[in-house]
Parts: sequence; C-alpha cells; structure tokens
Amino acid sequence: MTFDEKVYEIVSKIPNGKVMTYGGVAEALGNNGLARAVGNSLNRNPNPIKVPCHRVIKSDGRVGEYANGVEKKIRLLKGEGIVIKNGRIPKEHIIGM
DNA sequence: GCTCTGACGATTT
DNA sequence: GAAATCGCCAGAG
Repeated sequence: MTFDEKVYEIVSKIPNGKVMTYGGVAEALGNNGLARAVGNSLNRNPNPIKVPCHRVIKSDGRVGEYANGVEKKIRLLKGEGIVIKNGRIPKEHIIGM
C-alpha cells in the first residue's frame, strides 16, 4: 500500500455531509504534519470517482484548492449539505475536532 | 542522493 | 484579521 493508497482510503471513509482537513487525513494515516504530501497525492487525483477529494479542506476551514476547479469543489460541498460562510466551512462539519 | 515544487500547518509580526 | 516566514513529507527531474 503506497502513501497515495492510504490517502484515498481515509478520504473515501469520509461520510456524506462531513469534511476533513488535510492535517486530519494525515493524522488518520499515522503521520502528523504531512498535510502537503496528502494534498499532493490528491492533486494527481487518480480516481476522482472513488475518492471524494472535494471533502478535504484546509485546517483554516477554507476549501483550499481543487484540480477540477475550486468553484466546482464548493458546489459539490454545498450539494452535500455543507454550509459555506464567506468561503469558509464551519468546524462543525469538520471531523476530528 | 540532492534539489525543486506542491490541493498545507502553525507561529509571529 | 492578514501577510510573511519556517517547517513538513512525498514525488519528479
């Protein structure tokens, strides 16, 4: 299992209507501050269907970036019931806090 | 094996 | 609150 595989596994475990920070995914992997590496793996986005990469946001609550387009990412999140305020997501939606 | 680069994080000013 | 700085790990050249 490569690093990317682990990332996809964690991200695919995120329930509908909830989101997780890059740092949160990193912690779930067993490491702590490798948020960049997590986002990097998602950036290659090998399987955008299996892995809801749009449910992964920054620790600040902002959606961060998206290979498909930030606007698209926000739209998907809103479509799942996520409430975005001023481009930021309430921590209530974030898992692991 | 070294050196960038990157969907980031936390601290400090 | 916003901008700048340093640190972080993984992949590509």
